[in-house]
Amino acid sequence: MSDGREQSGAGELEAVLKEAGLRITRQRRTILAILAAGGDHPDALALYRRAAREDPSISLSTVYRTMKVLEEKGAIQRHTFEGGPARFEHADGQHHDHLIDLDTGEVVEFRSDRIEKLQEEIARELGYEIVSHRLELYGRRRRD
Amino acid sequence: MSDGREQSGAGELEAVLKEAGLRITRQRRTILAILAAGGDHPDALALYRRAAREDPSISLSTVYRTMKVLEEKGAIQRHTFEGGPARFEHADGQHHDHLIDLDTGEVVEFRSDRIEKLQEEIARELGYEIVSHRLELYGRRRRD
DNA sequence: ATAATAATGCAAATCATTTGCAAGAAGCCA
DNA sequence: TGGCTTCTTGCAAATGATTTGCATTATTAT
Ligand SMILES: [Mn+2]
Ligand SMILES: [Mn+2]
Ligand SMILES: [Zn+2]
Ligand SMILES: [Zn+2]
Repeated sequence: MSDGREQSGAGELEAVLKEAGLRITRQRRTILAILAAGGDHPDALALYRRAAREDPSISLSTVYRTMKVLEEKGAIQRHTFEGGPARFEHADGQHHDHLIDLDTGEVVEFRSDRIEKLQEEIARELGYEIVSHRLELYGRRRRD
Repeated sequence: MSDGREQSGAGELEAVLKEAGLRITRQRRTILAILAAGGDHPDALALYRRAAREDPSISLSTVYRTMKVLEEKGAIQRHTFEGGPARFEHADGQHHDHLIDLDTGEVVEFRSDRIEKLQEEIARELGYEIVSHRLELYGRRRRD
């Protein structure tokens, strides 16, 4: 069944916690499920609101704490697009960058191996090794 | 003397203010001079400290306010590298992107026409027109 | 079950940045 | 130069996002 590029769900996120020796609490389970189901890039508050619908006892602090621990374990990705608060996404698929629609706020994902390669080249020329990078395009739909 | 790519100084920044109908105050003059002389990417506090040496009466609020107005006029560039507070730089030269040394915090500038072109291409393919972008490489010096 | 320990909710604390407001300059014209 | 109008400033208080201390609750291994 597995084709090597699976769409991991909440189960995989739970496994990450378990392997790290962390506890799987009701609130974490809820947050992870939302994160895995989402497919979008919600900020802490949005995540909190969605989680609260499932479990009204959840707190915003827990959302933040959970994001922090998952980020440390590499299970999620944190983005800080211009202006707004941090936004998160389940880090399952392959790496990609983002284009933000300035009019609608919509986040479009894309990936360019050529750009990835060029970045490596540039870093090497400068005598560096890339640990991470951030590429964000801000634009508007062109009407033509 | 001018070769079309001049290293504009504080004078040019003052011109920006004047043309925008804004007043040239002692504190603004001080901040602009520092920004033009710097060549680096100081944050508001660093800017404030340097300015305070010239004019002890200056306030951090004024630094922030000045950065905001200069940014609106396109005279400076504001960067928000991972983690830290916003950092500023005089926007005279041509566009460039940054590589941040994770060990030293040093900011290295670079520019790649190929990457710039690729970004345009990608945006076009997605049906967008780029208004601005942000490309940051985070890495460490490779010892070899 | 129970004990040991990690996680939670809440309120208060931080950090960076912004803002209200009264006092102090700048720019402009007489 | 003086006066007037309007813009800026400094200061303190407000914001917004995120973190943290602490007492309480929940998990997990025994
Ligand atoms: Mn994404
Ligand atoms: Mn720069
Ligand atoms: Zn990338
Ligand atoms: Zn660029």
